[in-house]
Order: sequence, then C-alpha cells, then structure tokens
Amino acid sequence: MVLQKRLDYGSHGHRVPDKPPVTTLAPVKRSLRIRKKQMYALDLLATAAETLLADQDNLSSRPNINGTPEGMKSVKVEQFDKAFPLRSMAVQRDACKGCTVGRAGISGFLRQANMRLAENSSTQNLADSVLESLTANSDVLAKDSFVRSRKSCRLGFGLGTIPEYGAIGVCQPWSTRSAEVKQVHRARPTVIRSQADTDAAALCALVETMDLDTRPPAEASSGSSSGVHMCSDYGGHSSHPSCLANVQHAACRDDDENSSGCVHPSTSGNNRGYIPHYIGDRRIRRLFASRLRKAARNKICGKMSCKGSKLNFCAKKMSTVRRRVQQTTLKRKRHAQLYSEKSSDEVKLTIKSFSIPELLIEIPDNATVGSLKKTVSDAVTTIIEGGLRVGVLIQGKNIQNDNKTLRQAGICRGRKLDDIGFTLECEAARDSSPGVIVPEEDFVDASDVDKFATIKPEEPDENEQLMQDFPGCSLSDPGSVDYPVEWTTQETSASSQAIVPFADQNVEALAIASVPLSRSKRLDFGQRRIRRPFTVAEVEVLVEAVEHLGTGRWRDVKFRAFDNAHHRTYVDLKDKWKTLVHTASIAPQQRRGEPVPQELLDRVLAAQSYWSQQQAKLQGDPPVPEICPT
DNA sequence: CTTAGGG
DNA sequence: CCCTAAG
Repeated sequence: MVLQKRLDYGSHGHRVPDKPPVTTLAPVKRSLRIRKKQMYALDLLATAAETLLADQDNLSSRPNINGTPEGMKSVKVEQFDKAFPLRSMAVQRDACKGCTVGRAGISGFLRQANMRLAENSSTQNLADSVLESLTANSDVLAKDSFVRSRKSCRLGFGLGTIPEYGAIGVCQPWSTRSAEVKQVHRARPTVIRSQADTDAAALCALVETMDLDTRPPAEASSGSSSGVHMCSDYGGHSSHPSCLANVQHAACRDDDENSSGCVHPSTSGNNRGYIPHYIGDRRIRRLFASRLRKAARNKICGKMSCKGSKLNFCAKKMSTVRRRVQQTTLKRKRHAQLYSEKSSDEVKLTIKSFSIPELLIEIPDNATVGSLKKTVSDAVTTIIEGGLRVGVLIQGKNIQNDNKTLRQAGICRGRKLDDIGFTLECEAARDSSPGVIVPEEDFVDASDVDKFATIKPEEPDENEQLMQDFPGCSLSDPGSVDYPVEWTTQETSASSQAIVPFADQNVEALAIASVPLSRSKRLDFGQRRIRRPFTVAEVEVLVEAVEHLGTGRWRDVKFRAFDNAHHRTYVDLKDKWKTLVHTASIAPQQRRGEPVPQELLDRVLAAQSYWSQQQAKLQGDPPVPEICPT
C-alpha cells in the first residue's frame, strides 16, 4: 500500500483547488506551544482514527459517487447550508481554516463528524456545543472554505469522530470531481456510509479542538482550542510529506476584540456570501516541500491573532538546510524573544488552528481495518517522528537569526502582523517512510495554483520544446526526473477559491491529464524555487541560442530555446550564462555539479567574447545579427 | 516587462 | 536562485 503524506497549509489567502486540506478549528489559545500541541493533535488524530475505524465497520453503504452537474454545486451548497446551517457553518469554518482541502475531503469529514455527532445521542449535546462554538466563531472564511473544501474534497468519508476533539475521516479516492461535489454537498447521509467502502485509498483525518496549550486535549475547551486536521488526499495532488499546521487567523475569534481587530472584514455568521476581502487582505503563504532531498519536511501553517491584528502563520517547506536548522520552537522563540526585551510591548499571538499533514493512503479494498489502522498509524508516526521545527516568516522571508528580537524582526505590537508567519515542519523526511509515495499527478495540479496566483504554471514539456528546436539535443527535464517529490503550493485564499469558476476545474483536470508528469508547482510567498540544475543538454541549447542571439537578449533566448521550459525564465538563462562564463573561466577542478563538456565551455567563452565586442561596438545599434562566430 | 548585476 | 534598480 502506498501512503502519501501531504502537507497542507491553510491560508486565508487563496486556495488552490487541488489543495488539500486543512482545517481549522476552534478558537484559539494564545499560547504558543505549538510543538506540544502538535503532538496532541497527532495523538488525537490517531485516537480519532481508531475510533472511526471501529465505527466504520458499521457502515456499509457506499456513497453515491455519481457526478453531479457542476452547475449544481453552488445550488447545492446553498441548500445544504439552509438545511443545516449550523453544521454547515461549522464545516465551512473548518474547511476554511485549516483545510485547504485540496481534494481531500475535509468538508466531508466535518460533515461526517457532524453527522456522527448528531447520530450519537450521547454525544449530541456535546456535538451541539461544539458546533455552536464553531458556528459562533465562524467568520468570513466560512464560506470560502466551504467552497474550497467542496472543490478540493474528493470525498470525505468520515470514519468516525470524536466529538470533543475532532474527527477523522477517510477519503475515497475513487470519487470523481463531480462525485466529490456531490458528496460534499449532499450529503450528510452518504458520507458516513461511504466509509465502508474500502476502495478508497485516501485517508483523511481531522482533529478539531486541539488545544494549543500544553493542557491535555481533554481539557481543551471548544472556545479555546485550536483544531488540527489531518487529511490524506487521494486526489493526487501533490502531497506534502510534511505536516502543516494552519493557524487560522483569528478573524473571528470571539475574544478577538469583536473582530474589530481583525484585519479582514468578516462576514457575519449568517452571511453565506463569499467574502473576497478576506482573502484579498490576507497574505497567503504556502507550504511546500523542498522538492529535493529527503528533506521532506512538514510544516505547519497557522495564523494567529494578536490583539486585533492577526498573524498569519504559514508553514512551508524549506528547501535549504540552513532553514532546517531553525529548530527553534515557536514557544521558545516567542518566550525568549518576547520577554527578552524588558521595555518592549507584549505581543500576544494566538494560534487558531493547526493542520496536520495530509496523508494519502492507498490500500486494497480487501485489506483489513487493522491494516488500515496500521497504515494510518505509520503515517502519523512518520510525520512526527523527526520532531518538529519552527520557523518564523516575515513577509514571506524566513527569519533565521534567532537572536533577533521580535522588535528587530518587525514583530511588535503596533505592526500589522498579517505578514508574519510561523512554520512548523516535521523533521522526518518523507523518504523515511517506506510506504509513502508521491504520485506524479500530485504535482500536476500546480497549474491550479497558477491560475489563482496568476502565475504561469510550469510545464513539464520543456524538453519537448527543446527537442523541437534542437533536434540533436536530448534534454532531460530535471523537474520531472530529478524531483520525484514536490509539493504544490497550497495556499489559497478562500476567496480565490470561491471565485474560481467551475469550468476551471475541468480545465485543471484536462491540464493534469495532458501533463501527467508535470510537477509544476507554484511557489508560495517566500518560497524558493526548487533548484533545477541545468543539464548539459540545456546548456548546449543555451549556448547555441546565445551564439545566435547574443548575451543581451535573454528574452529572445528564452523564446527561442526554452519557450516551453517554463521553469526556466530568461533571468534564469541569463544567470546560467553568467555561471557558465564563470565556470569556463575557472579550472576544471574547481567546477562543481554536472561537468559541462569543455567544448561547450569554449563556445561559451567564444560567444561571450564575441558578443561583448559586439556590444562595445554596436553600442547604439540594437539589432544584432544572428550570426555568431564560434 | 526586460536587463543587468549583486547577493 | 533571489532580489532589485533601471530603463
């Protein structure tokens, strides 16, 4: 069986359709002990999973996965909301917060959870209270999230729920988009039944009301708890091996100064309309995994509210080791820095929610529940195995200097804290977990992200283009070959998600289908692109292009030789040329990376020299002849 | 948006 | 690769 871990992060910003999950949760605590919390979350998750599984046995019917017309989505949603206002809200809220829910089915979980709660008379009251609290806290995000979850959620089949803490759901991969939609909107009734279906491969776990404080989960109150969701998305989105914690902003924290402090406008709980502002205002951060290296780190994203101002915490994968070094725990950082300065104003941060990495599990339908449990357990274990690290992001930049004071870092009372993020990542490398795999398709959805981000998605077919241009060249696409594991960005604002036309989904699907190997992904704020060393073939193509076009026409070079290599920008080409020139100038022993044939380097120097002269000569004569000496 | 350079 | 100043 294969298990995939995914990282999600929640953001208020935009959402990528495919994105997975997240969730949210309850109101928050102001403490910053994330680590512990996370652990709790995991524990809860595990517990919930078990519980769910146990319950699962009772379920037999299979959810209706027949597609529902896309157009119906909105309508259904509305209906759903009306029918189950409270639940809906709760669900939405969750979804928005943590759940980015890609295709995972957070909403499904929530529903499931709700249903279960409802069904269980003994827990009814509790459930109600939980829902109430959720509802009460529901904020602007609710709607958005809902939309998001709907879209992303493939199927959310809850396995069971633990009223007090949350619920864990299993997602069935077999569902189609329409099916997903249907499920999400339809229903409550089918959700639970679907659980029984063993075809599903995805597993989603959601834990709510995770208390961030060190208190045991049990002690957490709905009002002051944060939720953790763990989801596995079968959707084939990129999965993040890491875990992510989403801290929802507090936009809506009750105690959050009545939302006055909220940066984002919030809609009333009754307002089901989508609220674009919310998203727009917020900075979105994404988690992503370093695509290279075993470093599959998990991060957690969350938001915090700070006396009116909110902090957005996001986790993303850091690709560099040095970032990894940042092991400072959130708590530590906060405490140490917060109190180090005597006269400094106190900065209060509230973590609204945490999302646990999404897990994708593929398991044969004839597998036993026990094996499923074990799979889930292994997945969770893998996630927490390596411990957690915390990073601080300000305006998307990772603050590596732990000695900086918060004030120096820009985290102070008067500041707008929206652009401050915290990242939590699991140390455990994804490779460490045997059963975890990342489907290629997972990366395909990057295009989705791009759509929202307005950034062009990277295409996998760059090599093809190169081949066309340079038949003799054989290029390998590092992106598709060298980086088996990539994470798509997640982010997404509820708003963007909500805004996305349904048609887009189809487009996305098509895109994915046509570009199966694509690993494109959108980078999150502050995220560094994955390193994709130029191959010799690419170098050759570059050299040839420069020989013809010169060294000052990178855009042309790009179009000519790397038009389809979307991950190579003209700036990249320029940079590469720069390094090539440098490489050619140094002793072979000093060169690093894949050795470039001396012949090419010679051409580089020749072309560089030639074009330098041309430039000097033709200072004012733009049109450059496409002839180059070699 | 492109270039050009420094980081 | 990133970031930015310039044009």
